[in-house]
Amino acid sequence: MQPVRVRFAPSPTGALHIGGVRTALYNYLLAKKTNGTMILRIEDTDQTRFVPGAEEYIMKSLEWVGIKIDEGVVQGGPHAPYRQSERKSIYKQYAQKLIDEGNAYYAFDTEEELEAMRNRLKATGSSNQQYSSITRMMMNNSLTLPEAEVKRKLESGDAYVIRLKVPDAEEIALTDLIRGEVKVHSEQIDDKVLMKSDGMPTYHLANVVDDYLMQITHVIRGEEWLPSAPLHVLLYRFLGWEKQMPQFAHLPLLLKPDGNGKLSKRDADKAGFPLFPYNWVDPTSGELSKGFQESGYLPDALINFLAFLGWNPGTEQEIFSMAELVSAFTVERIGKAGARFDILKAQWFNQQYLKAKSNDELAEFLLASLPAGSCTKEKAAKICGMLKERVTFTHDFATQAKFFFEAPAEYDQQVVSKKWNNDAVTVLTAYSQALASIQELTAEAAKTTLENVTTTLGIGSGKIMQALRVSITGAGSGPDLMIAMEILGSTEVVSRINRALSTLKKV
RNA sequence: GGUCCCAUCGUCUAGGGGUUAGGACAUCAGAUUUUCAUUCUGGUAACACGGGUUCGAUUCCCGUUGGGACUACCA
Repeated sequence: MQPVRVRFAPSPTGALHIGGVRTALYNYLLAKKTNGTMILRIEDTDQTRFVPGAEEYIMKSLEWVGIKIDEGVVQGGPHAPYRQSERKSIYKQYAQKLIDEGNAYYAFDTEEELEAMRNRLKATGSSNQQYSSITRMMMNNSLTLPEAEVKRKLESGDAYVIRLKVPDAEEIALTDLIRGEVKVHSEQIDDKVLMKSDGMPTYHLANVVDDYLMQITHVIRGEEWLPSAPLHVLLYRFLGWEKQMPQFAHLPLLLKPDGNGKLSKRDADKAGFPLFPYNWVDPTSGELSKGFQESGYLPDALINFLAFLGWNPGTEQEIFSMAELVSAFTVERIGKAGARFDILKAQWFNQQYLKAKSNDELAEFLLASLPAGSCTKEKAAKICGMLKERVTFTHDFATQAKFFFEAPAEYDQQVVSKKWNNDAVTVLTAYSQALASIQELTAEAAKTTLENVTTTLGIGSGKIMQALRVSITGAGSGPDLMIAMEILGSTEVVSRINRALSTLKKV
């Protein structure tokens, strides 16, 4: 396949939604697969929705998940600038060309007039309340107003927009790589605003112009754009760029985990899972959106999970590195139906990726949660090695390793009431004495010593294991106790057992 | 309401005119284990419905139903 030029074109209006990450991922995979170019274009033509920090957030997020940008705001490139607000002057000439050739017109209608028009149509029971080939002749625009009047308005600085003059009876067809041929009658397309009254283009004009100028070969975007794709085709045609028109691929949507509808932050909050790469605090509302990073997810696991939401390799392989995804990816294998977002599956991937990491890598997660210098890297690696089979999130190391760094402040009452009995006290008393004489406690020594004690006393070791565990860790469950004791060392183990014996004796 | 898109286990999906409809997550049971977890083994579980086409449809076509997206001077 020829090298493609694809773009991810987010709007900096807030945190980057996970669906956006998947869109970026599919673009990226196709780019890498074909040795092509991945472009990041910031679509900030709506100045009223600009949110400070959003653009940086988007770039940081893409970087975290491993999506590298070839051309963009910070990387630069042959088609700079890559921020649409900085390309403002470019769009005007194309709008002008459309006007000159009779494919667009000036419209002076106020918001109230537009509202009144819609209400009027609604009242008559019209199924279509759009600014269209029928309604445009009843409005204030350069099609209905005398030429002199239009000229006067333009010169006196009256507010105006430029609208596309959609042909009135024509079938517009486009080929979507995922859905095949899609046809829409031009009657259904309204006379979309191309240039807003503030002089900025709308998405429709800007994206077509930029995709053409930036020589984009494939437009891979969410399905929510499918209804306006015919409009874009029209624009390519009127601008004389039909031959250079990119190929379209409209991705299936990410759906709520239960019920129906597009996945939203509300659903994620309700179900208690993140929906954004990093935590994001909305600068105006102060509202927090939880991030995958802070929630303990690994970027590779997230990517693997996301890749499989709407795409599959057709084999039974489940675990894919980014490089493997690149070589396995094809647009043909993208599905058509929306995919429910199942966080449990994401957790499973995370667990798989965590387990596959080396103890040294894992140690970093534990060390990060500890005061500097409180634990050696070797010790942390050893602890993580023991813990890695029982961990789902990166922060699980810290919580599960807690007892290594602090003696239990309290004991699990359930375990105590069930397992703390005379046998346990007898064995633990003898065991602690036996351990006290051991200098270098190994897991092996801890085990044989315990066996010696229990056989001598004639008490099954199984009966007191829980009591031993609770005395050392405070909890009824956890990792291999003998190895844990080795890491803790005999002095600490003995002191913990003795402490438990003195505080729990009465129970 | 209108337009467009979509439809295989609870979820993500493979498959495709004749299959015991496959895998993964989740779930259930058993085994292993010093507990919990891991791991292993096994089980439950799906072609939305109705018409065609055909010797034969889950697969192809049409319709119904259901769901979704869009319907702004937002992207």
